[in-house]
Amino acid sequence: MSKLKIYDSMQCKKVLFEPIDPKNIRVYACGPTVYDYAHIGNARMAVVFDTLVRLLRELYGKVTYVSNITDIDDKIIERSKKEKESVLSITNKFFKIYNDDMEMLNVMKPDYQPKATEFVEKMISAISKLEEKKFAYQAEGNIMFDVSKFNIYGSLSSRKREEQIAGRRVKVASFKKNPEDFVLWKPSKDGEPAWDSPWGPGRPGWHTECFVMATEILSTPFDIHGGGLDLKFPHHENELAQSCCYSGNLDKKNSYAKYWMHNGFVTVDSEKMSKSLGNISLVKDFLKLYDGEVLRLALLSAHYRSPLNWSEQVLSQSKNRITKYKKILEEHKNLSMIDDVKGNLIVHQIEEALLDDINISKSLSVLDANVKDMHKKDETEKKNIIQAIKYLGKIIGVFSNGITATLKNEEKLFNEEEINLLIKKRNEARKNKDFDLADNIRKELIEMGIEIKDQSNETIWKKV
RNA sequence: GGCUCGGUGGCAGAGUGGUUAUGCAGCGGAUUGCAAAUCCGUCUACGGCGGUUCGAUUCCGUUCCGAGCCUCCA
Repeated sequence: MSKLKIYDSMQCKKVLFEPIDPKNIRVYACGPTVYDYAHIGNARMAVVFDTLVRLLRELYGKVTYVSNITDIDDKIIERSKKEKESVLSITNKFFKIYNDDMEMLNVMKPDYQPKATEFVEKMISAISKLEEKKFAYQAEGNIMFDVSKFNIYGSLSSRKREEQIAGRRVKVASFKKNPEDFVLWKPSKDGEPAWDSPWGPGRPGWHTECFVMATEILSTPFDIHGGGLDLKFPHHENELAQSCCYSGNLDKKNSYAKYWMHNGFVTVDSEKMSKSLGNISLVKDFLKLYDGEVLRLALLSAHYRSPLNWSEQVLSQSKNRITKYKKILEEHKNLSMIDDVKGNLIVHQIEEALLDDINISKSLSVLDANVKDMHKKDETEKKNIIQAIKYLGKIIGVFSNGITATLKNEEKLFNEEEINLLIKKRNEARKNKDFDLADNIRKELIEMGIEIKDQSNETIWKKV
């Protein structure tokens, strides 16, 4: 049995992960609202939880991973009005873009990717039940969740209601009994998407969808609930409140999800990447400049709970690493490998690091240390190293082949025949010790944007 | 005001009550027609102040600094 330790945001400490059902680990992570291009912050969440799921699959076999898509929301409606484009057309478009971008980052599709609009009926019945149980009240056509009925509200984000400054950033609606009350159902205005309900045509509040979809698809309690740190409060807190009240587990804060995990923010110049600051980087823009794997490794380069400062430097560092390991894999592709990982000490060390709350940096350093003097190793040791690279690569989703295609495509933009001819001429010159000519050809190639390297028996070239 | 999380060498980033993290960059050397790659060697560190201890970067206290949340957010 594995000894995975994860940091549980509810308990605020690292704890041993003990699955509810080891035969099927159930994970839910809050996905994006699809009204704009995926940004690096969206990508970090997707990559972090994809990596977690990959690790859990390695350890336990079956994992059911759910990550939702919010496709009905005020922000989408605003966007729709602004762009004069239907809500459906916007959400379809950005849903597809999100999945395409994530695929480029080697993010495996979740087992379920439910859309909020597919669960409106279920949400209505859940809200009705909350209303019946007196956890909700009506105010100006809205159905509000009554936070005062839930004593342990705030337990996830360790905050007391009375100590908060209400309306610190967002104005508190006047019809709320308590500032923390949140909307379960709101009436739609003319022209806005609406569903029939016992409270008239309207749409669900944001916090209801995740609780309903997680409950419907995974059933409660499930193992891990995740998302970005900014969802901890109020979104996850509100999900928890609804679930506990819905199921009647009023004091059982682990009756919804057994563990909670939150990834840290992506920052720019140490400030949170956010729309209001206008420092958002889009995944699609970086995919034009870097291999998806490079972006992925960059997103994993800091521990998942720490802030990740997004910079050219982190990208070039990741690029170096990707290139280095891909090269090693390429050079040793003829080694006959066995599948069994048992007895491979390097794999064992990597696993130890990953089991400690997914310490990817440490696991990579294990590889680095072994690769350093690889040429001195015998064949068995080399096999172990290659196996370890593949093992780690599989879990963190890098060093795979295929994505290098982007680089290859770039190379096709050049006239290969011409380059090869020049290289041939230069090598002849070198053979004849006509180094002036050889150097001139090198210069010529550099002017074309081509850098050449003489290796033992061939000259290779790449775009600068 | 409340609540979180941080502060490690030029940069990124782990970790540890005593002994090299690791990578990139730098420096010295080997190799090379040159260059690159590679290899060998090597320097730079734990925010401040107290305390516990034989010994603290690590534990405790305190202080300074930074980031985030307190109903838009991944």
